Amino acid sequence: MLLSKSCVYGLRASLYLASKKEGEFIPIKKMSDKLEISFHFLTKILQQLTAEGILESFKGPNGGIRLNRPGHNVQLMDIVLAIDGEQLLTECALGLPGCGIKNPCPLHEKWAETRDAIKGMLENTTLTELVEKGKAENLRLTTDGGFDILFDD
Amino acid sequence: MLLSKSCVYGLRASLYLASKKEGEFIPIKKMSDKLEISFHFLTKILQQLTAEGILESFKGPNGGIRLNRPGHNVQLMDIVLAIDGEQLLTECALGLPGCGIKNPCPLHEKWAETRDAIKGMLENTTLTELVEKGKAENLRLTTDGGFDILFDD
DNA sequence: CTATATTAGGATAAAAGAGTCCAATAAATC
DNA sequence: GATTTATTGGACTCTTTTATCCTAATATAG
Ligand code: SF4
Ligand code: SF4
Repeated sequence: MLLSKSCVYGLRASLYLASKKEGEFIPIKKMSDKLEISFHFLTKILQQLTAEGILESFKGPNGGIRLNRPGHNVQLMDIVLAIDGEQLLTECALGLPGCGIKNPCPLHEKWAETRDAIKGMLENTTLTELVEKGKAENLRLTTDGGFDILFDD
Repeated sequence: MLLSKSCVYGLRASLYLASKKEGEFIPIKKMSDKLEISFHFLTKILQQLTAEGILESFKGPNGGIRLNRPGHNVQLMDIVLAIDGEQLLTECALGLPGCGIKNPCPLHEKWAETRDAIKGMLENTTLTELVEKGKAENLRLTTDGGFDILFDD
């Protein structure tokens, strides 16, 4: 698997937040309901993203979670790095430790190209971009529902 | 992680076999020593590849494992499919079940491109190709040693 | 100040992945 | 045919990932 399940959930949650009015705090409970993710598990993931400064949280009534900066300023890569770490950028097809250009394996060159493609995609894609696309075409963010289900309260 | 550890070991082992004289059976013990992979674990992985018809085994003295067809006829993808299954080709960034063009998420298009890049790389690379490159440049297939350590008995 | 809503965080449990061990089977050689 | 070399395949353990549960801390509203 390319991304851990936590990371995937983190991306979904971030997209959801980015689809909301800027500055609004969304309770985790509501997010977990909408996104069909276990509340407690999602809580942990959001804690990580909060700790990394990508999200901001607020306790108490009317509290919840929101993006800490505008969605067009958050790359998918930010979220992947916060949750899965650098794994994706440093590990490799043959899994030899200390990989790099100095002491490569025969797959190194080809793999590096592929890895760069993944990296580039994640770096060049922002939350807002995907949200706009999702809204325009009513794409899905959950198993069944279209993008619009995120908005009925 | 993109590929499971089993898959990575399977690739290393297959490359090793492809570097050997065609038709020669190599005992698993020797392979596990050379490649620094647990004998018992490697055994299980090779069993999978044998079951899939990629490798061929022979019991008893002078027995071992060898490629079932010429190395230039084995794509990396064959090995990945045999061990990790279709995961890589069917799963996705947002992990929504039943992914596809019919009911996509906002990431689908970008992700499909990236996935195709990975797929293409694995499909367009053969064992022989990597072995030749490895031999020519004495690249590594283990943590420390160059490609040549595979040949001292 | 009290009741309520909500996140924070630790402890624990279940599931999957990675790795080990051993007895059974098959082939070769003497 | 007995002995040795190897693979086969099942059972088991260890570790990491995924998921659940419970208590504490914090903020709001009345
Ligand atoms: S492709 Fe590069 S990073 Fe991957 S195992 Fe080979 S040398 Fe290491
Ligand atoms: S990108 Fe495509 S395959 Fe991946 S979750 Fe979205 S719809 Fe599914």
